Amino acid sequence: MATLILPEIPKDYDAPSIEARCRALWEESGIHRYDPDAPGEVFSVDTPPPYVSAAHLHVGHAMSYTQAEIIIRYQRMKGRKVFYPMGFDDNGLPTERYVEKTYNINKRLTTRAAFRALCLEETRKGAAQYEELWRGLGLSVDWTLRYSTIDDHCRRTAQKSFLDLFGKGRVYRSNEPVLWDVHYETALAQADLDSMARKGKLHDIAFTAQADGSPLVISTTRPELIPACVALYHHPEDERYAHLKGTSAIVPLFGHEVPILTDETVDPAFGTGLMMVCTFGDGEDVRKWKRDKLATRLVIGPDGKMLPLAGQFAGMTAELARNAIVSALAEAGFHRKSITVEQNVSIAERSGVPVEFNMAPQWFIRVLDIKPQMLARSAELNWNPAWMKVRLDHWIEGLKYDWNISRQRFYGVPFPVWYCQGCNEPVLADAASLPVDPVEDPCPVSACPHCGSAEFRGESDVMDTWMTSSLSPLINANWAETPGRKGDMSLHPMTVRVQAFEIIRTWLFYTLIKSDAHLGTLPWKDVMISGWGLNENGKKISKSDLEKYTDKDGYNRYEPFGVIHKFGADALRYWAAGSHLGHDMRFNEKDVKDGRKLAVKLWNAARFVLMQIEGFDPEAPRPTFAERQPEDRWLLTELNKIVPVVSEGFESYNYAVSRESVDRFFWATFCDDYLEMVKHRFWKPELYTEEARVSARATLWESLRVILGLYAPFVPFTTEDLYQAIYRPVEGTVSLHVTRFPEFDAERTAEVPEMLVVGGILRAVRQLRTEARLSQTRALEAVVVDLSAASPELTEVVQAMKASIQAVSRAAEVRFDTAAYATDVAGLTVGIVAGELPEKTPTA
RNA sequence: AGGCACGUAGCUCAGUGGUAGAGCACCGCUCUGACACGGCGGGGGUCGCCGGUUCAAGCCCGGCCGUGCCUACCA
Repeated sequence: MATLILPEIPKDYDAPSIEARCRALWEESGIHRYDPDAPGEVFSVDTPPPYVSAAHLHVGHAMSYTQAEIIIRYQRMKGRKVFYPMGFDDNGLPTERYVEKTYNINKRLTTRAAFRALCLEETRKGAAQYEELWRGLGLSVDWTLRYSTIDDHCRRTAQKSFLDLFGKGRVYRSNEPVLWDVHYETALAQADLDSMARKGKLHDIAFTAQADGSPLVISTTRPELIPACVALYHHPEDERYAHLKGTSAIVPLFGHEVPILTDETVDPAFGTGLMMVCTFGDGEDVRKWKRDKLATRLVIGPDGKMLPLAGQFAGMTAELARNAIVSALAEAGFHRKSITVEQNVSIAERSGVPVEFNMAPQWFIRVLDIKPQMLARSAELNWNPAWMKVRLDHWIEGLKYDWNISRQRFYGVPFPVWYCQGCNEPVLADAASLPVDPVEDPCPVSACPHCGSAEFRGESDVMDTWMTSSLSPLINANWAETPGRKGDMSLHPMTVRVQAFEIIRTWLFYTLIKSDAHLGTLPWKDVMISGWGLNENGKKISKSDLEKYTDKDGYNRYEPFGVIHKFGADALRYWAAGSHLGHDMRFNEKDVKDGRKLAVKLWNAARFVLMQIEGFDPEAPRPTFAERQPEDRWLLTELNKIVPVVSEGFESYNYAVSRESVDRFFWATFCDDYLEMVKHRFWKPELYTEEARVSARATLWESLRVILGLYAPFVPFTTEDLYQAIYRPVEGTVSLHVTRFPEFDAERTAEVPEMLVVGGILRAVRQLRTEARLSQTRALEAVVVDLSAASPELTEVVQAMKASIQAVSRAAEVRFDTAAYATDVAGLTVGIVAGELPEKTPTA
C-alpha cells in the first residue's frame, strides 16, 4: 500500500481565499440543498424574513442568524435532512415608504400592480445584499427555497388564509373603534403599539350639575377631548357623588348634556374621583361606550386634526387644541388647576406618534376568545431559553382587542373581497383564482347572491403585513399548493422557529394563531430565541452607530461586511457563539479578534500535525487504543470526554456551552500540553521506539479530525478548508459539513493516571523556568526528581514515564536526587539544572 | 406598578451546594524547528447589599438597591 502524499498547507492563514474556496465548493456540490427523498429525519427551520428595504445591516443581525445556523450545521452533521429556506419581507409600511421615496412617485397615479413591480425590483436589489451577507457569513441556506412575501406564492397563501379563516368564522368585519395612526392614517393592531413615557399636565375642569348648577370637577390629561365627552363616571361606592346617580352634567364650553354613571374601575383617590369618558380617549372609554351604549362624538379625524364637533377648535391638531381649550376654559372660569404628571402614552411603533381611535369598517381575526387555547399552545412549545415563554404568556393575558388586519394603505397583500354596492355584502374570491387584486380584477360573480345587484366595489384596504409573515411555516410547506413550489405539508409543523425576542408578540404569536386556526397544530416543535448584539455602550445599534466609527479603510465597526473583511467570517461567527442563547451581547472588535486567533491557531496546529506525521499511511492498520502510548491514550480519552458535552450543548440549543468545551480542550489540552509533549518523540528519535512514533502519528491524525468536526459548526470555513486538504482525499466525502459529527467512543475511556504525574512535573518545570528566568524551550542539563517521599506506586509510575518526564522538561537527562519544589502530586518534588547556556553567536 | 433577565477581576463574560474561572487589558520572561495573530509565569475579586437554610452558598430561600427589557386604563 502506497504511503499517502500529505499535502502542504500554506504557512499564512488567508481568510479571503479560504472563504472563496469554501463558498465555491458549497455552491457547486449543492450540499445545502434539501432533498425530500433522502433518508433521515427532517430538521426544518423557520427563520425571519428580513425587511429588505430597511437594509441597515449590522453585527446584531449577523449574531442572531449565526447562532441559529451553528445549530443547523450540527444537525446536518447528525445526519438530519435540513430544510433551511430564507425569505424576504417586502410588505408593509417600510417598503411602501421606501419605494415612494426612492422613485418619488404619487401612489394615486399608479396601480398596485405597477407599484408592486417597483417593490419587486427594490426587493431584488435589497435581497441581493442580504444574500451576499448570508453567504459571506457561511449560512447554509438552501437558496432554491427562497420566498418573498410579495410574490405570487405568498400572496396566494395569505389570501387562502383569509378565505379559510372566513369560512371558519374566525374572521369578521365590523365598524368598531380602532387604534389609529394619525401620521400614516391607518388602523393598527395592539401589537403595533409602543409606549412612551412623557410629562403631561393633569387639569381639573369644572362641569356643571344639571340639577342644581353646582360645579362637578373632573381631572383630565386630555382637555382637547372635552367636546367628545359623552359621560361622567364615579365609583359606585363613592359617597361624595352618590347623590348624582341618574342625573346629568353640562359640558363646559360646549354645553351638551352628558349622563353621570358609575363604574368599579374608577379610582376614588385619583384626582377628584370623578372622570370623564370620551369618544375615545383610551381602551377603557371604548369598553364603557360599548357596555353603556354611550353617545358617539368623534372629534379627532383620521389625520389627527379636530373635527367640526370641536367647534371653534376644528381644524387644529389635537396638540394645539389641547392648549387652546385649556385657555378658553380658564377664561370662562371652568379651569381650576393643573399639575404636572408622568404619563405613559401609547404610540404607533412605525410613526412614533400617539395613537388615537377612529371608526371605520375593518376586518378582524377573533383572538380574544381563544386566549386559554393560545396559552396552552405556548405551554406545548419547547422554548429555548425557557424563560422567554412568559413574555408571550403575558402578552396573551394582556390582549384587549381582536387582531385588526385591515390597513388603510396602498401597498400590501389585498383582501380577496368585493362588496356589493346594493347591500354591502362581501363577495369572496374563488380559491382557485388566487392571488387576486379586487381593485383591478373583476368580481367573480355577476350578480349579488343577496340582492341581485350587479355593482361591486373591490376592497381597497390591504392586509397587515403580519397576516402574511405569520404564515411562513405554511408558505414553506406549500399549504397553498402553488404549482412548481418545493415543499409539502409533511414539513408542517416545522422543527424550529428561530427569532429574536422583540417579535414574540407579533411574529411568534400570530404564527401560533394561524397554525392553530388552519390546522389545529403548533407551527413548530421548538423555538430558539436569540438576544441582540449591542454596541459598545450596551445600547441597541443605531443608524448613527452605522454612520460613525468608520476606520481608515472605510469600514464601519458594526457593519458585518467590514468585520468579515478585517477578521474573517469565521471570526465573526465565533464571536456570535460567545453569548448564551437569549442574552444580549456587546460587540467589541477585540472579541472578534479572539475568533481570528482561534482560526489561525487551528490552521497552525493542522500544519504542525502534517509536519510530524510525514510518512503516515492513513489506510494502513493502526495500533489499538490499548497499544498507544500513555500520552496518546490520555489525549484521546480527554477528547472523547468532551464529545457528549458538545453534542448535548447543540441538542439543547446551548451552542455556547459546546464552544467553551471545545475551546478548553483545544487550547489547553491539545495545543499547550499534548503537542508540546509529542514533539519530543519526533525530535529525539534516539529516546523513543518506532512504535511510539507510530502511536503518535495515529493519534495526531485521529484527534485533529475530531477537532475539525467539533469546530465545524462554529468556524465552517477554516475547518472545511483543512478537511479538504487533509482528510477528503482519504475519506472521499465531498464536504466536512456532510460528514458525521464526532461520536463518543465507548472504548476510549480509560483514565491514564500516569499523566497526572507528567502533568504535575510539566507545570512545576514551567514555573521553575520562569523563576530562573529561562526560556521555556531552552534545553536543560537535567530535571531533578525527588522520590524520597514518594509511595512505591508513585515511584513506579515515575520510572515508567521517565522519557515523558524528560520530554516535557526538555532536559538532557532525568536525575533522581533531592529537590525542593513541590509539584501538585503528593509526595513528589522536583528541581531543574540549567547547565551552560549554548553559544548562540559564532565565536570569533 | 407588575413580570422577566442581569448585577462575579479594569473590560466582555463562564461558573445551578464543596477551597473563586476564561479571554482581553496590565506586569515580567521568552522571536524555541506549528503559530510573536505565539508560548510560559504573575498581580488583581469581602462574587450588588442585608438576613436566612446548610457541616458547607457566587450558586438555594426572603428582603432591599441598581441596570436593561417586556407588560400596564390611573383618566
